[in-house]
Amino acid sequence: MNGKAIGQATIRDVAREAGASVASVSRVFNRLPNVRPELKERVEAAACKLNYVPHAGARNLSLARTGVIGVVLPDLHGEFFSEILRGMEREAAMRGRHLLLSNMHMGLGDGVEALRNMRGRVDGLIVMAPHIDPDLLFAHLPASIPAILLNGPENRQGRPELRIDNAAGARTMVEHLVAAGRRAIIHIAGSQGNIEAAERARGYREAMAAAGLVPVILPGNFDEESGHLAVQRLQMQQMEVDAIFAANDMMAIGALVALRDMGVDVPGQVAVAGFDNIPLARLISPGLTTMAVDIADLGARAINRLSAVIDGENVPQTELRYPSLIVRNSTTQTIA
Amino acid sequence: MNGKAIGQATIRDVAREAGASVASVSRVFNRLPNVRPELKERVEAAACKLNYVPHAGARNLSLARTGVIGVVLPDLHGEFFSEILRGMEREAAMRGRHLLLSNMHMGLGDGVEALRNMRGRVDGLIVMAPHIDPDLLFAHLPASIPAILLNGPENRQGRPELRIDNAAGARTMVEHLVAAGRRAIIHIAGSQGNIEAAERARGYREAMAAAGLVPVILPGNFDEESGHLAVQRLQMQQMEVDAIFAANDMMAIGALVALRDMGVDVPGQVAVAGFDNIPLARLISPGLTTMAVDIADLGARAINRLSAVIDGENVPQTELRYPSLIVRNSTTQTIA
DNA sequence: CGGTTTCTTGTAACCGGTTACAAGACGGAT
DNA sequence: ATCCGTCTTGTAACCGGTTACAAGAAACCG
Repeated sequence: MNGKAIGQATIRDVAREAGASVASVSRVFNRLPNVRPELKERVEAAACKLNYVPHAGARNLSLARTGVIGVVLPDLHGEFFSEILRGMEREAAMRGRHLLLSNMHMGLGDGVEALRNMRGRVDGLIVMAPHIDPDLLFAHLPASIPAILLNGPENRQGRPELRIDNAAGARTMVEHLVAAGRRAIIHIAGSQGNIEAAERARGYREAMAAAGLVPVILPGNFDEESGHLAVQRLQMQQMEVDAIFAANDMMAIGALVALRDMGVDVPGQVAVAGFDNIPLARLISPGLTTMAVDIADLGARAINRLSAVIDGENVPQTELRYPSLIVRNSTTQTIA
Repeated sequence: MNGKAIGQATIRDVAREAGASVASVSRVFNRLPNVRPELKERVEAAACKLNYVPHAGARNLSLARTGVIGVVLPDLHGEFFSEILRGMEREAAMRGRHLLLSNMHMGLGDGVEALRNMRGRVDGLIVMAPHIDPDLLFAHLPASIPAILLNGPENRQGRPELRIDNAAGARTMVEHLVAAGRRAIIHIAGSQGNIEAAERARGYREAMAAAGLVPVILPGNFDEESGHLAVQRLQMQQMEVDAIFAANDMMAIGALVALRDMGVDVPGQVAVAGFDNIPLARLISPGLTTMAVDIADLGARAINRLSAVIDGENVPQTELRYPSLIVRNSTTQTIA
């Protein structure tokens, strides 16, 4: 046992042990072809003996390339969060990249700071910040670091963006409800200031107007409880309702439970619809009609496009993904 | 406009622009006190003019510290995945650390390789690999990289581990059922070879023995269908049953649905209990009695302990978290 | 056998930060 | 004025890899 117990072996240690140069060791580890087999073996033996593992950080610095993609997400819950990460992770793994997580539970100032801190840590960023103006956010980000915007408002910095067409989805849902004979369709909105919530509300308003119906929007904040509360409010105000379209599934489920608790038949008396198609939507009873967004696919595409940008390819600035209507029992029984 | 449009400014550029040395610029950016205010201002002005952002990778290399924690998870779905990451992310953010994700959808060989690749990229690892022998996994990992094992079998490498006390949870549940007057309590086990499934079955057997009851264990594999099948098997064999304790909620729900389909009253004739407290458990009817694991807390503690290890503190090798009993309607009606 | 090509190998500079150490500037005490 | 201590500042080595370039060895040619 020689000394050097503390600290990992470096490439120079291996070179010394193998009686070779660092360049050769580097070549062996990078599988370059121009190394004599005999030397290669000696290097491998030395590396094995010293239990050498290359230091990724040092490699990244000299290559100016980390193989890491930074993912900046808002304070997400449940299925959406896990699915989008699943999609991203799978795609990233396929390309030999890793994901660096960074939640954005902060204001603009800290947010910008957090993004800048990513320099030298990641090759690119995927930013999802539905409550922050991307122009302000990107303005302070070095232009040299690739970034794509996920589900945000349009940006004027020329950054590529990938977005679900929330308004179109909401219109589709309203059309479905109208086709099912519903007229008094009320909307439970998502969080104030959230761009997706705003877009879904816009689609709802447009489709209601197109159908000659009067829109009614109750506030909500995307969680189950706010769906519950909205229904209680409806009851207190004795409003006429034959359909509830919540801006996401969790609120729809909250509404569903509230209606069940007060003995209202779904879909007999009131149809309920959500948005997102979380797995739970299929499992509860009645099954929840919703707009399905292939979230994992969205995540995978984000990685895909960012990789293209990182590799210097040209990508179109905006890509829209359309959600699709999933009809289940919560809206199926047509009113006479 | 001078040249240098390509590439970010480095600390040397800033030093030149400010007419100072790199050491001073470094001191300013690290908020060291011993810099004359006038010079500090000059450096800040220069940095601002060049739009300088420090390169984290370079900093990490020279500090031998990345501020990143690697999280290696199996191919998880839904709530468990998102909750554990939420807990980790919150705790990590509080400590100024980031999370590097790496899914473990691979065999042992690739797994070891993936872990070794983390050297120089992370300060430590949190590894959750319920299907892989941690001794084999850690044997090839440099001892110098801190790692803690999450919800795995015990390891003999002296690595710290953090685990849910599944056996204790199962005992608690059996005690609850016994206290409710149940005697013929059968257990539906989780997947073969899964350590958590084995531990829950062990707890069940121990508690049954302690109560002087005879244990009956049916095979299952954690999904809804296997709960269904287990109940059908019980019916075919005409076994006497007044309670079913499934190793997780999904199987309990499968059992619940099967019982309902065959007209058995729950909890009147048979009580049903699960494990995990998934969101669905609260929403179905009757509400499912289950053992709740605070998953986010588990994640936070993992980060916590790993941070302690990284900072060179001593931590106990094993820490257990106890799940808590959540009583709902599926077990509440006591038998006469 | 000299000259040219091809292949292997090593030296040293570089990536972009941090920091030990030395040197210079300044102030106070004698 | 001299000496000493304190504070500020700069130089250069270092973290652990990659790689341009040069040099040496081997092979091939006329």
